[in-house]
Amino acid sequence: MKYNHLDIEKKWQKYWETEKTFKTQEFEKLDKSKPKYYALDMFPYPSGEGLHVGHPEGYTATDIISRFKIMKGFNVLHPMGWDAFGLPTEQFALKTGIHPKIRTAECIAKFKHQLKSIGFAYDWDREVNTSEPEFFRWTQWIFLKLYNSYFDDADQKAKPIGELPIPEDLTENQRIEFINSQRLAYLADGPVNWCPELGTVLANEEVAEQLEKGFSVVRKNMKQWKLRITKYADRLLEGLESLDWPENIKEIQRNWIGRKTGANIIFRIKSPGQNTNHSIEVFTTRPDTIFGATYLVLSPEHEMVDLITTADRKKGVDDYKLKAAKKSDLERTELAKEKTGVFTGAYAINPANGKEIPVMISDYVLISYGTGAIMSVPAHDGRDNDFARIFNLEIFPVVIPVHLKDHAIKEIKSDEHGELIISGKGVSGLTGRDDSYLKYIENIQRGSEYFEGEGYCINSDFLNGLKTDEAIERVITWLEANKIGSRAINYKLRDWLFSRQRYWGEPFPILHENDTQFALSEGELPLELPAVESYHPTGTGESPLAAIDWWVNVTTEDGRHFKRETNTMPQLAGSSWYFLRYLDPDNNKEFCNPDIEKYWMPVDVYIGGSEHAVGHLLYSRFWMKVLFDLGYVSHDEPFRKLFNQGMILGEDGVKMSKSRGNVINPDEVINEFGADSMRLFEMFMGPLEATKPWSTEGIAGMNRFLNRTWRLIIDESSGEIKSNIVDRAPEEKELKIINKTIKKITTDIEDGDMKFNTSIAQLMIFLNEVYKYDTISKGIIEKFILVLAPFTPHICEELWQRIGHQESISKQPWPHFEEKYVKEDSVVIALSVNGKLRDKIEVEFNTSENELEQKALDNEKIIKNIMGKEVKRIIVVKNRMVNIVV
RNA sequence: GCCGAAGUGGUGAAAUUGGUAUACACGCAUGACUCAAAAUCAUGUGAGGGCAACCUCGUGUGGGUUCGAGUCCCACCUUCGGCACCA
Repeated sequence: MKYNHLDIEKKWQKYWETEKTFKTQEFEKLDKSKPKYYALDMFPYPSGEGLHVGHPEGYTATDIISRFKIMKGFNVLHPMGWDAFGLPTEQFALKTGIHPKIRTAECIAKFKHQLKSIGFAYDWDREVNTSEPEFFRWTQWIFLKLYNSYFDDADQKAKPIGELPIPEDLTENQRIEFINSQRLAYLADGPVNWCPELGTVLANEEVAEQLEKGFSVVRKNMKQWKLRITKYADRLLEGLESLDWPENIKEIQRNWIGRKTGANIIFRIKSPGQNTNHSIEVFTTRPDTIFGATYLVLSPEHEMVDLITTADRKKGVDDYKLKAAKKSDLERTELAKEKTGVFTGAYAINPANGKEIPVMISDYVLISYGTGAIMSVPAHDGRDNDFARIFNLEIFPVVIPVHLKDHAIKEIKSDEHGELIISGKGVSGLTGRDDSYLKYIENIQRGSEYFEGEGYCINSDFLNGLKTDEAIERVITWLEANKIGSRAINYKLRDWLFSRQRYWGEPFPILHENDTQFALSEGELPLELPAVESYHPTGTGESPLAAIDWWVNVTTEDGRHFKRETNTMPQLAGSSWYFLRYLDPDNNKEFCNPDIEKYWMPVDVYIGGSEHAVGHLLYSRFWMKVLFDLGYVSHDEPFRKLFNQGMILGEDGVKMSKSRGNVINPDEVINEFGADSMRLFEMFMGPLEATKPWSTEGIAGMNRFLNRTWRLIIDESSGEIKSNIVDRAPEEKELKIINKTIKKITTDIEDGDMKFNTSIAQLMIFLNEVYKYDTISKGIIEKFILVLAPFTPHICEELWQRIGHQESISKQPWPHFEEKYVKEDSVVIALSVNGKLRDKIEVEFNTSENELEQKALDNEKIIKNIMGKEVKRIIVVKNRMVNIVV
């Protein structure tokens, strides 16, 4: 009976399925005295291509942990489902005429079959599918909660819209408008990313992906649904602190949120020939440089542009605006080789020094950030510097680096440059006598240098001599006292663009009556998609749903006419909460029972790719916080520990792709070597987070290891247990190697570093060791099979059964290790002279320092090396080494 | 340009966190079994020198700290991620 992975794997997969081995008990039946463990995989989008070898990498890691935790006596939740709404399926439908629903079902069947063939311990009874009405009913329900809530700034939390304090003396229309302006889900008119090829708008984080695929994205003004995630910016930022997430993902989220503190400053406008009552507000993170602001720049879209532009400049400004509007975002940002802009003819008054400074417009200033206008400080900002040099605008230095402080003082004494540092804390006496300060000033004024760092203020009147952080505080106080500005915070984060002009997504539970919106009641959910013949975009920028008259038009009994919202929700809607549905998948009264949520959440380990850093992972955190505020869940962070698996490259060391022909198909790998070999190899390749190339020779090695394991235990001619596996008490050497192995694997899984490569190495060391023995204790072999089982469950079930057990190995308790067997009783001591290794000796564990020193000095090779030299010092480290310094 | 991570044999990678560098595996070489091959088993395998015991060098490069550095500090080089007119 040779090791036949095909038969064994099929047999046990069938067993697990029919016995429901990995079913997690319903909440009522759950033994709550046991600790819980929720191991979650990022659920896949079921594409037509099926799994690639990258998918099972993270899945195998969570599977090992889950199986380990089950054996450790935890209640384990380890579910799987489908992120089933999405563009590729709809694109496929357009091409082939196959309904997305049918296509999705096919793809899911394929994925599910593949996942089962790898032997994952999922509880398939909890499978979810975001495109099924019973699931998206609750996605729509959460949308209604967002729509019917507002964010209370004072309490920093969401509350039901009914609690919104409404200003008195509003007309009915104003009242509705006010309420709408506070909803967490709202309709907004504005520029969005429009993809003509797909016929839909895209969220900011989706743009790069589609551009990579060769599609174009242009800016277009459209009325779209948005979610007010920006209200949660601070909480999303602070929440990161408590999470056990990779530092780089936290950093990406911090950057994406992009919280910046500074000040808004008001500049009065003086526009020749125009009414001069205008003023413009700018945002800056460096209000301390206000004396260096030598011009203002407005975004071309800024509402003040037309009001301040002088007659003689009107044509130039209009031309520029038109050009800027036509440019795509790509042209405006990525190809920003040379800055462009025009003068409006207007001047602003720098409130700090009263100077008149020109007002320019340029598309390097974004309308969507801050106030859409900036004060330019070309001496201390690279972008402003570029622009100033092109347009020959004044550059005026107002900050010096710390190292020039003392030189600046020298210049005051020589009285050449006038208004420099004369006060400030900690100013010390003169030091150098060189002209590095003068050179700095000259370089700045020439434009050949700019300085963005922090330092000390110069040329800045009441700020002179202050350090940057002190100056910022001082100037904000001054601005606020004079009512020309205030402290301000800005975020890069934008509200989440939440609608798509596509068919294959969740319909919005919203009716329109002219310009007024009405939400469906919860009882009317789910609002299902109409079955249609054609999914072709309408070409008008509307969703295909807009063409389905019978679905769109709704007339109520009292004769009112409504139109349904025809946009659908984005793919990231369903994935923002799916991990909650696994907890209570059949509940038709709530999206999840609160007691069940309280027990299972948060997710204890969440494994997936780092490409979801700012999309899925940010939106899930956002929705969780909203549900928390409204009292539907008891945790406000969903994922306690996050881990990103690395990419698996092709055998040639580059990214797998069809065009390169280096794609490895897991079905073929499983067929040839077995699921156990594949699981083992994917974990043996290296640490989980590392990017590493596939190797067919490598997986053959894993198969060899499993064959060796099989032959150690099973007599290949009879299929019985080999006669040298003996039912006897274990020997000392057996106890040592097995305890060491159990300890290594236990700690490797529990420490959360996901370095299973070293666990597998230890299993191999064990096997190599016991292969030397004439007979092996059966008890020792059983423990070995138990600790191997989470990695290669099929072969272990088979061996476990053949060794004489009835019950599945998956439910056996995890073996304990005893520290006394793990400790070595003799250690090898390194003997060195001047740090160079000269000999090694074996001594008893815990041999005293004195004895070690004596042994070293008696050692032949050491004597040879220190002969004729003076021994200066001897360093002895117990159980490690002796170093003799001569 | 800015931020982050990493550079160790022919290859994937280990290294108890400052104490024997290269565990484990792949590959390769030699041998055993075989008519032969595959499979399997055994032995060897960082580089250089020497018949040998042994010696010298060696963790991207150059410095430093230390009795002792893959590990700590400084500078540089390279690679991979992320951000990139966000004022």
